[in-house]
This record gives sequence, C-alpha cells and structure tokens, in this order.
Amino acid sequence: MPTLKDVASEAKVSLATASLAMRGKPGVTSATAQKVRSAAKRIGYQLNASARSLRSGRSGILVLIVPRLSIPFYNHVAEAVAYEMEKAGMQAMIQQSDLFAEHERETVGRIASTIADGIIYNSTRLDDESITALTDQRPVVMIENFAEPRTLDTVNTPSQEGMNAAVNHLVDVGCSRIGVLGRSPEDTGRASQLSSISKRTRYDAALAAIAHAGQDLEMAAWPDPVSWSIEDGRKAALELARQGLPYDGLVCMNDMMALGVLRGFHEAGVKVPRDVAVIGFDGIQEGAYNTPTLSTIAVDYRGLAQASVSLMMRRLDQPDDKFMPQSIRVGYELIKRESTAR
Amino acid sequence: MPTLKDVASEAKVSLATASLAMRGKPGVTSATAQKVRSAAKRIGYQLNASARSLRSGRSGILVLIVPRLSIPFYNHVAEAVAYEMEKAGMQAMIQQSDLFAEHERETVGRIASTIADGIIYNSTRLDDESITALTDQRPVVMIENFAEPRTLDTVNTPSQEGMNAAVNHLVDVGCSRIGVLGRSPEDTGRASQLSSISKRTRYDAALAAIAHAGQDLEMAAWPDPVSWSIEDGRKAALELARQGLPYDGLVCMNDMMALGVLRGFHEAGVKVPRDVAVIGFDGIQEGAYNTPTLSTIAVDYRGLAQASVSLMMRRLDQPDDKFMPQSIRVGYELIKRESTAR
DNA sequence: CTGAAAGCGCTTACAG
DNA sequence: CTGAAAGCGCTTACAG
Repeated sequence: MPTLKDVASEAKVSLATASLAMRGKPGVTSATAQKVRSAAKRIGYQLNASARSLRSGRSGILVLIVPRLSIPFYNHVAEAVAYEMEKAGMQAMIQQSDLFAEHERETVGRIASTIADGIIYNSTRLDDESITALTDQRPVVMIENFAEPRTLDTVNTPSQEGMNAAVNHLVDVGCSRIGVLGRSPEDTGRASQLSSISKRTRYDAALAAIAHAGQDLEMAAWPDPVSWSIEDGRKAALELARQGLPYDGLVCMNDMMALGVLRGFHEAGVKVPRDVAVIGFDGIQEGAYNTPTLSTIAVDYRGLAQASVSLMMRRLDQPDDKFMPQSIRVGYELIKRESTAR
Repeated sequence: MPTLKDVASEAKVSLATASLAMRGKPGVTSATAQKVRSAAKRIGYQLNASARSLRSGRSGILVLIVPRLSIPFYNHVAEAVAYEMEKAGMQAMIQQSDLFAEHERETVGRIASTIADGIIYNSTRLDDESITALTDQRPVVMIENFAEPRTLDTVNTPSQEGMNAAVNHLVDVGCSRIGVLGRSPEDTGRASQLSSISKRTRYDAALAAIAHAGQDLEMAAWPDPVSWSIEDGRKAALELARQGLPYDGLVCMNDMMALGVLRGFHEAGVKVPRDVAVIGFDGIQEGAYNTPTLSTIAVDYRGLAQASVSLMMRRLDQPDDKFMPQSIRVGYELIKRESTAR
C-alpha cells in the first residue's frame, strides 16, 4: 500500500508538504496542494489512521456505546447520535455493552485503550468515577445518567416532565385509577448501578405525578418487578386482567413494554382504551402502527443526539476548560393515539 | 498516560519482555509475566492501540457496516454479528452507511483508511469491484450480495427457499389468489446496485414460487413499486382494500412492510386472516406481539452471523489462501402465527 | 529466557 | 512557501 512518502515523491514535494496539503492546512500554495492531491489519487493513497493517531493523538473517531441494538430506544439513539457525529466531521463507531453478561466494564476498558477521541455513553452499569478511571482523560458524555454527584457531561431524557404529561393525559381522558408498570428488578440491592438509577428515576417520576394528581399511590404502583421488555409487558397485562383489572389507566415505563401490554390485554379480552387506557414512553416508530396505536411520550431523539455531540465537541475543542460538567434535559412530545382515545 | 516503557521499568524488565508478557506470548517465564502484569495494573497502563496497529498491521477491530440501525432487520443482524465478532476475540465496531444520501462510498473509503482488520458489509450500493478497490487488501465479507460474478465471500438469506415456503404455506391454508408486495422502486434503471439486486432477488423468488404453485402471475405481482417500509406497507394495504381486495393471500418482502399492511387492512376494515392471509419475511421480534401476530419466514440471524464471522476469521488467519470466495446460504424457519391462521 | 535496536507511517516544530 | 529531522508507542526479528 502506498504511503504518504510515495505521494510526496510522486508529487515531487517533501513529506511535510504532502502532509499539510492532504489535510488542506495553510502553508501550502493551492497549486502545490492540487498537485499533491492528484498524485495521491493517481497512486491510490489511503491515509494510515493508526499512524496519524499515534503521532497526533487524534483519530477523528467518536465511539457511542449502547447496551444493545435490538432494543428500539437504543437503536433510535444510535442512529441519531451517529448522524450528529458524522455531521460534526467525526467518524462514528457504535459498540454494544450488553452482549455478554457483566461484560461492560471490559468493553469500556478496551474502548478506552482504543483509538476513540471521545466516548458517548448510554446506560451503563458503571458510575461516573469508574468510567472516568477506565477512559482516562478522554472526554465522556453520558446519556441517561441520573446518579449524583455527576462528574461528567450528561444528557437526560425528560423523566419528570414526561411522566407528568403522561399522567395528566390519562387524567384528562377520564382515568381515575392509574397504575404504573415497570418497577425494575434491580431496584433493590444494586441500586448504585446507573441503569437501575435511571430506571428508578423514571418510575419514581411516574409515582410522583400520580400523587400530584391526587390519586392513590398504594394502588398505583405495580408491586412486582418487571423488566422493561415486550414479553414482560405482555405477562403483566395478563396478570392484571386476571386480577380483575384494578386500573383504568396504565403508564408503562417504555414503549416496548406498552406494546407487550397491549398484546396481553388483547389476549385476555380486555379492550384498550375502553376498559383501560395505556400510554408508553420513548416514541418508537412501531407504536404508530400497532393496533391499537400507542399513545406515548416521545423523546426528542434528535435533540438528545445534538446535545450529546455538541457537549462532546466542546470538550474536544477546548480541552483546557475546567468548567464543571453540564447537564442537559431534552424535550418531549405527548403523542395522543388510539390507546388513550376515549 | 503511562506507556509500556513505564511498565517495563516499573517491573525492571526490558521493553520487549514487557510487550511479550502483556500479550501472554511464549518466551517469558510465568513469574516474569506475572510481575509485568501487576506492574501494569499498578501504574494504570493502557495499551495504545494505534501504536500496536501501526507496528503490527493488526488492530483487532472488525467493522460491520449496515445501512441504518433503526430498521429491525439490520439491528438484528448488527447485534448477532457483533456478538460473534467479540466471541472470536475481536473488537466489534458498527457503522451506518445510509445516514447521508449517497454517502456510502465515502464511508467505505474512510473505513478502509481506518484501523479495521476486516469489514463485514450488509447491503450496499457498491458492487464487489468498487468495494475491493476501496478497502484495498483488507478481507471483506458481504451479507446479502446477489450480484454476479461474486468476487467476495458472501453470506445470503434464503430468498428462494424462504419464499417457496411462504407461498406454499399460503396455499396450504387455502389461498388461491396470492399477491406479492414489494417490487422495489430502484428496480428499473440502477439495477446494478447491490441492494436493489438483493431486493429483486427476493421479489423474483416469490413470483417464481407462485408460478410454481400454478397460480396466475399476471395478477400476483403488485404493479407499483413500494419501498420496504412500514408506512408504504400501510398505504399499499389501503389501496388493495380500495380495489376490492384482489388477493386472498399476500406475501410481503419483509416484516416491517407486513406490519404496515396489517395496520392498513385494520384501518380499511379488512379482516386478517379471514379476508386475506398475510405473511412476512425476516422474523423480527415485533411480529410476535402485533395483533394479529405475524406469520413470517424467520431468517437464522445467528447462523448468518456465525457464517459471516467465520468466513472473515478464516481470511484473517490464512491470508495467503487463494481459494475463490465462498457463498453461504443460511437457514430459515417458517413461523405460523395468527395472520395466516385459517 | 531476556535485552538493545530498528522501524511501522504519520505530524509537527524548526530551519531555511 | 518548502524541506530535513525527530518522535509518537508499540512489535519483531536478532543477538546474547
């Protein structure tokens, strides 16, 4: 494979000039730059990213880590964040942290030891401190980090406001016994883990909204832990039906669970929204095509992506700034669909 | 940040010994290796991947490129392939090629210029030749590459067999007028493009299966091009209903389209499967929770991932082999659900 | 089994 | 505006 040295001799300039010219840096006449570039093209030159990175300490690569890509919320985030990374002129790489159980710590370490200029982190089992230690100097932006104290730049979904809007919507359509589905199994015990804190934050926000609406908290909380999966949503709905449907309105912690709930109610012969109104959280595309279509609190994915990447670029461009980490809460939209239309 | 040199002096050994020890290579006593490793841990050493890659020509990174992650088929593939990559001891990185229009060529080029040891490519606008030129020497495995001639290792979904099974299933449940939905818009004109070839392959396979079942091809083909999106599926169903439902069985080119079709029929008051049976292709999880649940030809994602990665590892391990590219067709499973239960 | 030395392909002061 | 030289942090023959 041809190197920059080959380009330089092909263009009859020095190595330094070739390097400058290829990157469009000042200090080279445009005629020379043109000459170099066409020489590079002629011999099929490709930059060796490792060499650049080793020498300059910059790779131009930004890594995004999400738990797993088959979960709609995360692949929506991944798509949006990668788009913004590329728009900022960086190369976007995506990694999954949840492929192997208890594997995340290692992944972060390996990433850190890799060529990323910075890392955007969505949902993890590690706290700020461990992440900082593992990534060592490289800027990190967290998505969905509700742990305190916060030592890293963070972009969060609007748990409180969104859950308020969800509950108020159910009240508006006439629900008087609102339940909350999605107390996460990790809630007890390993509560220091980030993902469980962020789950709990959303869950607590829903409870608070219900209390604020003057409803009975005792009844509102679904007592059993349920993972936020579509299958657990289905099972929970079957169980609720078996119990004689204690609620006429149901707030689900995410859309996947809500879709499972709608399926479960269908199987149990419970009519949505007639017997019970259901609302989700996230705003994944599938909700718009389900029967019934799913009402939801749609997270502003684009806003979330833009905020994360601009936080990252700022740290990259001004590495000497010692400002305390920022915390951004993105917007949401209440989307009213069939599952709450009554 | 501490370097390997620091580790060596901390452990009081030479640089070479430290390097060998850290990688568990032979030529170091286990006592020395132990000493080096604990020294590394003590001073918080992290490997500089760029330096290793520059020197050894190997980064340990494998890149997977898919069009976009919000499409279930692709994020299922991404998750499965990344899992197999990690299992093979490589670091998995995922890139999207479709974020910007006409952007794919550039992405490949940038990837190639990056640190990947190899690239697994799912659905692209480029043909084998351009990809080979852009990736320059690095092994490439294609997923869904139906172009001929094939100069790269390839793993394909079972278009022919799967479509046969789908059509036969519809015949089995009593359909006598089977339609095919999903002639792709790019079919005419830019037919040399890979993704349109692979789409056409699936489409043609469905038509062939229908002809083989002795049905009327004239009627079977949905004449208008339809993208394989959920929204276009919905629109097509509405249009079919408007035309008085010329089919009693419908083969959809993928599950997303099929989910849109189910929604469209629901809106139009058409009952599935009573009025028309619907079957999809891909086997995405959402189909199992829709109402009605979606019958489908489930692709063996795991088999597809294992095949792609083992093809890749073989080329990596035996770079001098000059065997012609292999072509692997993965398995499928006919999953019978409510949408064809009659 | 261990150590000294060369070199991977770039970028970046520095000198002219 | 252009060129010669140093060096980023590793790995890999090679010698002892």
